[in-house]
Amino acid sequence: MISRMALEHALLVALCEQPASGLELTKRFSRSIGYFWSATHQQIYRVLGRMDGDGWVSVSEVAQEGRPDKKVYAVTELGRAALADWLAQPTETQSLRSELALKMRAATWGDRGAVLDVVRTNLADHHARLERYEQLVARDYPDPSILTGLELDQYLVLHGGVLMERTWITWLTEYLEAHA
Amino acid sequence: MISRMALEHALLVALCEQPASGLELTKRFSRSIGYFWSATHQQIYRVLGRMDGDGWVSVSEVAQEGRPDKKVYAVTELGRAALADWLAQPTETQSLRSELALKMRAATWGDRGAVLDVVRTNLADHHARLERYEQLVARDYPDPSILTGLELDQYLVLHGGVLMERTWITWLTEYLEAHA
DNA sequence: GGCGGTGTTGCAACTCGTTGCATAGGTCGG
DNA sequence: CCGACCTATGCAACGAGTTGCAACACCGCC
Repeated sequence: MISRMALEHALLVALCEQPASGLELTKRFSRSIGYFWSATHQQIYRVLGRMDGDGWVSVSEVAQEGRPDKKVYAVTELGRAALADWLAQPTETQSLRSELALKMRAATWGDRGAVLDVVRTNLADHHARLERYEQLVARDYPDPSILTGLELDQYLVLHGGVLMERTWITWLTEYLEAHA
Repeated sequence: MISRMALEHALLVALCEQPASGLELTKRFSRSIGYFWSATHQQIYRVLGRMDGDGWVSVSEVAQEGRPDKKVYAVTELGRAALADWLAQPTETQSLRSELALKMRAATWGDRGAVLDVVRTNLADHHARLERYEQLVARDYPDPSILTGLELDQYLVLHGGVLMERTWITWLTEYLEAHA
């Protein structure tokens, strides 16, 4: 088994960048890190519990004003070692696994107009994402050439998201034009 | 639930194009359809059994020379209806879910050289895939402008794979150059 | 005739992630 | 104070995919 249990590692990365509670992690996963790794709060809570059991993170209860207490998790030395170990292991190149591509290929066997509608909806979605990513780049990384270390990596990954969204837009637009 | 149980539908698509046995489907899924939807033979057999139970496919035992018998599956009218129904339903745009992107972002917390090696390995893999896809395009769809129907869809999806691989190559190359 | 290799099918256990629901503390408006 | 709503955490059941293993048939080789 080369690469399972990746959510653990995604959480380690997030907690290395900034210790947080389960809910804060959930919110962060629906933003920056979530752009290439999503997770629900239930899954996050479960995995945090397991990571605590494994000694990868330490927990501290934090009282808050006007809200319930929260548990803030921080990465331990053991967790950092696990992360470093995982980073050095190979990652298999995964295939696309795209339901939309499947539908595009299958359109002959159903209502093509309906499939085109599905494609249009997805295209609009990718346009929205691209715009969001580009705004983030403009706001947080106005001059990429000066970046180093963590910030550089964050920028490069975000930029990869931009490239991917542009490709989706190109692809889906071609499909729609071919069936116009 | 909008879009689960997609392997059923991937199999329906494959069987619409050509009836086949479990093993033939497995091979096909490691080729053309597998470029954007992968599955192991165990999963395929299990799902075929379920689809048979649901009346989506019919089975016929076929004797072979020099080999064990095989069960050839074909899509029934009920299966075609299920496929058409699924085609018309919306498909959520999924996020990337890329382990490699996670490692690129996390390189600060481990051995950067090791991460760069992982990236290089993946880059070589994407180069190989791109070459394979382009060979397929050149061999099977030398003149895309004349295609229609099923063949056009097949070409467009394969071409999308080409676009995706090129994007990965661009992305990973940028990452490596930024850390050169 | 036994032995290994390949084709073909399949079961069982496990992991991962989602969905639905539950609990408990707190704020705010009527 | 009651109800609606938000924050924060969590359980249980399920769906889906992977991994490991196994059974059986048929081939060719020694």
